[in-house]
Amino acid sequence: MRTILHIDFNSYFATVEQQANPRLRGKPIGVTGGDRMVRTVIEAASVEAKRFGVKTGMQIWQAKQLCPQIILVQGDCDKYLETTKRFLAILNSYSPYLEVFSIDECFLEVTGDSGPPQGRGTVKMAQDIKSRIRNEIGEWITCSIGISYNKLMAKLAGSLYKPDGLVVIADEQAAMWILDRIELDEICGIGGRIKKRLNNMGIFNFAQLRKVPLEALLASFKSYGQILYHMARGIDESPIVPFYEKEEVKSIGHRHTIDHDTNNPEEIKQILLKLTELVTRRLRAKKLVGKTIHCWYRAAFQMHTPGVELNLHTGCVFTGDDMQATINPTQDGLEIFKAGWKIFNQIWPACRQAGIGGKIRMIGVSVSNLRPQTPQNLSLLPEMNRQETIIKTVDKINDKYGEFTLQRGILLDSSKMRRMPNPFLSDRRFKL
DNA sequence: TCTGGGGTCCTAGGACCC
DNA sequence: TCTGGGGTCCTAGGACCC
Repeated sequence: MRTILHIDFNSYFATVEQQANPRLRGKPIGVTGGDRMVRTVIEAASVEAKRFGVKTGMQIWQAKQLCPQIILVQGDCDKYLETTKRFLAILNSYSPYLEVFSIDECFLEVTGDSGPPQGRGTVKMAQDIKSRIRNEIGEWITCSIGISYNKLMAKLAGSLYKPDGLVVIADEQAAMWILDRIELDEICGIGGRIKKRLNNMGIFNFAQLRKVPLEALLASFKSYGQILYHMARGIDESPIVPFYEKEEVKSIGHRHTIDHDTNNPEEIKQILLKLTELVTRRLRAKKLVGKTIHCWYRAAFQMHTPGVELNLHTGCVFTGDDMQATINPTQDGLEIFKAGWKIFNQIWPACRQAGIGGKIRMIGVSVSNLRPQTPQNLSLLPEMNRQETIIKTVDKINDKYGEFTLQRGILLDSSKMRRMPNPFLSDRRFKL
């Protein structure tokens, strides 16, 4: 039997802020994304704020309504990333089989080292990890640890008791007992859509799901039916993928919600250009080129008017459109921008016809079909060579002095997106 | 009062090449 | 004349995760 730990940091961004600033400790705080508190959401709430019902993803005004005294703190991703590297180093000292799942979550396989999941050795190890994190990272940084015989059940165990929990699901018998007492969407892999589809089939819990023959699940969910069949039985054979074996990224993208709806092509153009700059900075840092460009937008919301059909799911008439195109492999922002802009202008007319004046609220661009940069991707012509020298120099300066210290002329007078993310923070590939 | 931003995987039809 | 079949790429869409 395998022994796997799932380590999940509670209210991560919020506790890191409380650790850094004693005045925030014991108080309801909410970490936010944007700087202007417009169109931004709560990215993390402290336990104190959660008691008032404040949740991740909630809008600022909703959070304030539930908890008027909430202290809003603007997120600082650099700080969280640094903390993550520190706790990963601690976990890595217990086993090399460490899989980074997100900035605040990971799996650690210790099969054989500490005995079975419910063994004293394993529980002792988990307690030891918790105390080292408290001592070495900070007393306010707590994590919940789930221990089980596979990743799926370890993750479920970790979610059962928060904060600072330690739960063991020892074997399949225990797994069945737990599964029969939770909601379908409490397990990783079943979201709102799948839950609803299962409900429509008359399945409301795992006991009922277990009664459905595999063939029926396959017929309804294709290959995902097999996964659902296994989930209901607590089966998951997926391996731990250690950080040093993680494949390279498959796509790199950025999107941005503009703080007001706009149909001004110049404004949209500037934002798109800025996003492609962020994307290509990351491409170049990884020495990758990409050939599939994907561009999409989200249309402005529109109030329901008689005679116009309302999309019940999103509550808006028209959500937007997206499209992709293939170009020669590149890492040049201008090339990617050109492709993205071309796509945008192909899909935008649909928005103009939707009766909202062509206003959009969000635009995004991503590059996929990535491959390593090779000499062939580099220039053959002196002019291209010069262009690359410029790009490299600009990257170096921006590495040193911050994003957009040097930028394309067209971006200079743009007041949009004052606060842009550090493009490297979104990478899940950590190097220890 | 009105919904952020970063990803992954899967499916499926059609085009194209050999 | 007319046609087989395998493999890969492209495009679009849907679902999920944190």
